[in-house]
Amino acid sequence: MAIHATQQVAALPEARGTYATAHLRVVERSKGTCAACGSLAFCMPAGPREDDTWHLEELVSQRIRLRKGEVLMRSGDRFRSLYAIRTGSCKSVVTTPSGQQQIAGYHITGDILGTEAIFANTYDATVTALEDSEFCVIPFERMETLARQNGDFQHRLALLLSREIARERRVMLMLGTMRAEQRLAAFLLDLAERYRARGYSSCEFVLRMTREEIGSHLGLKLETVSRLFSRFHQEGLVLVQGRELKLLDREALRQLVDASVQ
Amino acid sequence: MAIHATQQVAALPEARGTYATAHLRVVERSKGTCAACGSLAFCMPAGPREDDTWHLEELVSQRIRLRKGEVLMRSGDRFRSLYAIRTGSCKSVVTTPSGQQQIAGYHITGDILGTEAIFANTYDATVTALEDSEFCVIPFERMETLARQNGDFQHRLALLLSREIARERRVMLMLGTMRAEQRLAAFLLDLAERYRARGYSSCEFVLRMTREEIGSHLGLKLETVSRLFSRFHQEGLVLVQGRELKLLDREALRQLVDASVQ
DNA sequence: CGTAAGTTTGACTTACATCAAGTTTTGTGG
DNA sequence: CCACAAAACTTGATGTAAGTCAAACTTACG
Repeated sequence: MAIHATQQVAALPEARGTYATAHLRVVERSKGTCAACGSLAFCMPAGPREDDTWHLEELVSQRIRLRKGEVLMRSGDRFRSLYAIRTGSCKSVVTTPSGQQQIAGYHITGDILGTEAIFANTYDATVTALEDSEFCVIPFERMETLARQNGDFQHRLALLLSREIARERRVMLMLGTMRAEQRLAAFLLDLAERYRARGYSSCEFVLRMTREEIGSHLGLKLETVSRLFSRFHQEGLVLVQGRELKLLDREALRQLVDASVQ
Repeated sequence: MAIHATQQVAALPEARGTYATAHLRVVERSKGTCAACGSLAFCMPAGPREDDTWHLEELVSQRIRLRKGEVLMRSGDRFRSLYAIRTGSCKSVVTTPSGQQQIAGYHITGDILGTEAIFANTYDATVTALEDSEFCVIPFERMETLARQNGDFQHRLALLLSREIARERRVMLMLGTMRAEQRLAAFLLDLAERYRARGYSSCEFVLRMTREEIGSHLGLKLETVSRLFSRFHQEGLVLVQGRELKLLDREALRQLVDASVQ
């Protein structure tokens, strides 16, 4: 059942690192089918289908390629489609009434974006590519049409939304109960697990976020994140080299997370 | 479009205050229809329907009455149904691997429970009644069957799940970025808004949770919650009398929430 | 190769937690 | 109804994890 995607890291033109405005969005149709896409199982939960009556790629109206720093959607944009990450990664940023920003999510290959917008009919986060990335655009209207015709697909849609609810609840739990070191450890383990589930190396990966962004995601300041990385490194839990990361002692990390705050 | 439910506070037998075990669950069919239920619009989002081809009460397999302290579902229970709160309120408690508990939600009339379980097929929170309450049991299989037959209902189901995602994201934002006083102010304003939307008084209500439970929900300790209530009281923002609460200066509360942490 | 962005580390501050009484409220049983 | 115990709440004194401020160092990019 494991997926053996070739771990090809974005054979796309070099990032410019400049923050692009919307009109610079690079939009183009690209060839690949869903069957060939390693992230299939994640953008549609519950594994491969038995029936053959529908095909995921019929749902994908287009694919969008973004360079690092370019924006996929903005908070407040009218909702029309969900987006699946085909390759690459991105962050979603939400803004409080007071103008404060928080990284609500760090998304990688196979994640689905935009589910929060079905209800309000507008996206509530601004999603920015953290490296050159490719996204599948899935018009929600098409999904609903297909769901009406096909019970299996309808169920998968519900699974997808429910999975998101469960995931956010775990983040809530983390923010509400854990101390700084536990948060970082939990974040790293979760990330490793997500990479593992997608067939990538689960003990060695590149963080695509800055210390500040990681901090924002975990409710911490960048200095705290930096100090924690240093400490984990000293203690032999991880090997940190800038944004390159190698998990050395997952068991210890897990114990850290599980340790009661007494 | 406002709903004018008679604000009848649970004409049920007096609570005993003892924590009941599962086998004591008071389960009985009760008469009321969905049309007569003020919380209709909340358990099914997007207002009244145009068509008349389906009826919500067909979905409700039974109604469950619980006394204060009794348990509706336990974390790990097999998922079969969503639950709508007809009257009363409850808390959902999640447990970390380390055994720490957090109040993941404080739910009132019209809220829907169990959406996180569709994916994992087990509930991940233990839901306990905070006062004598009544719940509608909605077998999820029935919902999927109806959704297959009826596009309007299918859309409402998606709305319902999406609304939950958006709501949790707001809580995440709160836990990740706000300071203690802002969290409490945001909690009170959110609660007031939910009461208002359901046709209840939005400036005067009874908290059904202890200081400790409120603290757990907001990622704070009970002493901090208590001190904050005292301070808000002194500053004339609210009137606190044990668990009875009256919002006096919502504008000030709102400014508190919106104030940047600089 | 130089500038800007990102990171590390140290010294100091602070918001909230913890510990500890004492008070009030709630619920039960006489 | 009152009495009593347990639970819930308040308030003060003190501790500490993480934030803030600041400076030096490293890496990325044009």
